[in-house]
Amino acid sequence: MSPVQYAATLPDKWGEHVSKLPRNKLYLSGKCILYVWNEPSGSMQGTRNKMDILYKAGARLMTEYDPERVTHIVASLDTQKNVLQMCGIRKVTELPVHIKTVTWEWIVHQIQGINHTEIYYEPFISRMKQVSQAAKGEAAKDDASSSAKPSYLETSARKREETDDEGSPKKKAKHGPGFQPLQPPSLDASSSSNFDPLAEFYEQAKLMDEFEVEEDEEKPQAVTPSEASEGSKTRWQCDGAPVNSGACPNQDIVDKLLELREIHSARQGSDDMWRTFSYRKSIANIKAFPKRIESYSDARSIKGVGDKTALKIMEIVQTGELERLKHARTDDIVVAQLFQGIYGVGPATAFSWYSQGLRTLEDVKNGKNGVSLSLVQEIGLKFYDDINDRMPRSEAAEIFCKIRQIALTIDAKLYMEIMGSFRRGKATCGDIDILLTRPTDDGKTHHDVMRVLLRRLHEEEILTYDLATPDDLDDLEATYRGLCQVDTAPGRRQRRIDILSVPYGSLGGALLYYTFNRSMRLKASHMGYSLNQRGLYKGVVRDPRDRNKKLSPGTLMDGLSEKEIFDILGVPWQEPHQRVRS
DNA sequence: AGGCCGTACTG
DNA sequence: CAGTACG
DNA sequence: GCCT
Repeated sequence: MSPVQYAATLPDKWGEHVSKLPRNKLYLSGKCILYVWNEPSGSMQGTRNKMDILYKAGARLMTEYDPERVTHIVASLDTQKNVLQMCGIRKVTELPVHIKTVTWEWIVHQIQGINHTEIYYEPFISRMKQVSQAAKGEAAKDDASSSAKPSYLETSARKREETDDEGSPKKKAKHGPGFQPLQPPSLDASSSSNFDPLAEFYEQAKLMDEFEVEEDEEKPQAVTPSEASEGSKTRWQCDGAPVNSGACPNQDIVDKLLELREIHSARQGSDDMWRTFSYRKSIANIKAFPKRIESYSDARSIKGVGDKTALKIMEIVQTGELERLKHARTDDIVVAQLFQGIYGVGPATAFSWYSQGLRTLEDVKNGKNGVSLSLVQEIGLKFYDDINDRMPRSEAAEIFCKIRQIALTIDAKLYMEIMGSFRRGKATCGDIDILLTRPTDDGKTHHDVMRVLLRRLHEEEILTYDLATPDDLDDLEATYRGLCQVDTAPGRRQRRIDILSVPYGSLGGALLYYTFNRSMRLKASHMGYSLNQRGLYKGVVRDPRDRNKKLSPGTLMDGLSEKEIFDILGVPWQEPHQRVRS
């Protein structure tokens, strides 16, 4: 069955289901989406899954290009040819501006309910320029009229459509005979179904939240007592074991323990360091505990919770308070926490300053009692709030787009990806995290790109302050940390940015490492592999008495894709933001 | 009693 | 080398 | 802090 034929079966297959969904779950309602597939006939399961998802999210799934109706085209660089073919055009820039080309990633984010600008998901650089210029031109006039618009790009694109200036391919609709868009079933806002096929998206999103705050190790176990005995095999979080959903029944406990953890982490000394580490683990597992903790043994059944923590939990359960917290938040701790908000200041520096009599950021700024700051700390202090605040996702996207454009003028074959919380679909980002590499099939590398790029970005005043520059700028693997700004207006907020380059063969490993990471690394290590930012190593030999000691580092399996690493580790494939399992 | 993630940059 | 940051 |  061809994709087009398959698409025709969707109403029968899902129509009833979709009609029962509440309106607010139809994330793509009103959008007419042309999905461009790119799969050798035979393996079109991926295409079908994606069509299912689009349809179930309320989209009108188009199977042919109709410039009057299509609002979005889901495409990628790989499918560019197919796009041109399906639309009967020669260049993607011939597409009318009001039709947005987006990657599959964008769809996933819509379904996760994350609102963001579309431009980052623009797969075609030439269109990206078109659209971003259009957006900029209109943004100024736009303020008053736009209130609850999805994104400024959407707004401007619509306006642009009215005054349609440039030669958009004329609407000689090239419908084949019998063509018609697939209509989603009519909505019934009042009814809702129990079974939400998109639930997994939420679960995944939540799961990533856990990662953000915390979490490693095996899947938090000790689920319900009944379930606890069955299955002797270890379950790994990355295997996609079901995750506790809904509100946490032990939130009060978690909050109190979090406070305690913050206190320990503000202190200096290795004792507190490990205590902090320990709290991390136990708190993550308590969060995942499915029912209210009622007894000491309940508490002890949770992994990472020992005698001490269990007693604290009991105190909280019984009295609602934790006596310890009242005495622990002493002056030195509070001040140390304040000081550690300065980038480059950790426990040691913070307490050293405290013991020298400093108490406020003013004291620090004035160099009271002769304390001096490192260059990095100077910057950290100057932009204390900027660095600690998060930025809206759209701003991260905007900065990334600018940087990508500049980078591509240095070398058009560069591969760049924005990582970190952005890639995981968060609505706000603590920093911008850019991965950079370049395919080597033509014998070239990105060895000199970092040097040139950093210079250009400084010239453009996108990069403003360096926090750490790579030891060797010509190395294929290099890390840059600094501050950047979205434009040069005075008083513009400074944002944290990291740019790191990796050898092309490490791309898969790096992508994984910077998004998924912890639990998968652990699984790797138990399977006799080792996973770090360079990739997957096989043949790792560990001391049988002490698993932590590596006797042999193993050999790097170079050039694996993300997918291949998943396969080797036996982890079901999940798209970058952890979602569609296919 | 001793491990608890591994790596890179600063000074 | 210790301290710090980060995923 | 917890775990082995």
